[in-house]
Amino acid sequence: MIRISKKVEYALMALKFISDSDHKLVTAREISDKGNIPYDLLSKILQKLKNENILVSNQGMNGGYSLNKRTDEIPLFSLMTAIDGDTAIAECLHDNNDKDCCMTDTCTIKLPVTRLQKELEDLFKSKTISDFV
Amino acid sequence: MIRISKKVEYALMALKFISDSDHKLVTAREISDKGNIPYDLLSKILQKLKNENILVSNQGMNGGYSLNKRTDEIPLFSLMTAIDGDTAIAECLHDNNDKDCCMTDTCTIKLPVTRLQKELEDLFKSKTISDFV
DNA sequence: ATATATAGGACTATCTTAGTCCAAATTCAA
DNA sequence: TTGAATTTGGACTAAGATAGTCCTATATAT
Repeated sequence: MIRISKKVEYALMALKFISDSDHKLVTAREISDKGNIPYDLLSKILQKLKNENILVSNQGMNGGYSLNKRTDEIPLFSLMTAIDGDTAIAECLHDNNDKDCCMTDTCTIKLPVTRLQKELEDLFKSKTISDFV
Repeated sequence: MIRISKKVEYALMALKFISDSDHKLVTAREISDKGNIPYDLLSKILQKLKNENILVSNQGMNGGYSLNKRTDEIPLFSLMTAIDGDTAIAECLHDNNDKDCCMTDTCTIKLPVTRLQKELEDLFKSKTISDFV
């Protein structure tokens, strides 16, 4: 089953919310309340987006988050890797594959799966957050 | 993290193996041995492919599996749904969504996510097993 | 009969994802 | 300078999905 994680869904909802409150700082609490998103989980997600420079944050009272880029400058792919780490559609395609994959010799489908991986990546790179807000 | 399941990988390897042994029946045991695939797990997978009329099977001694269609007549999408069941990239897009999804009101991204889902499906439908053998 | 197959239910183990809890650190403002 | 509101971030738990195993039944060629 191929799916985007709930965290990415939450991230999209959060980015839409932030994008809609043009340039005013919004807090994790606000987004959580309005969007019915578990607060603690959302906090982690926003932190990751901040660490990837998708958001900027202000700590302390009256703090909050705001966008650091235009939504059309944020590829969906960046969001996904920011939140879920590097994506590989098949186990054998991970960076450290050669060590771990005991099937290096017998795996007959590596090449075409790699091609598919590339096409999926391209699809996710071609979408930006502006497609979701 | 978006990924195809190990079962689908195994299925692709099995189909390649069967396709390569042109028209001779091949047994689950053979495929398992040659491909380093857990026998019991593989058996289940082959059964599912048979139930979807992707393979035909002969029980009993000298039995085994063979292809029921040309590889270019089997979309990757069919394989995936045969093995992993219906795919929806986001939880809220499942068939029984309206009942279960408590966010029907607050979910702000359903439409664009649905569009993305469609595009992914189209991609998987456009690929056939012939791309993997 | 018996060995070799598929068929399939039930179970377990392992991994991933989702979610929670707690304790800082930061900042504004009274 | 205290306190409330906020982000930061580590550690943990719960729930669910995936992968894998075990066992028994059924079919069939020889």
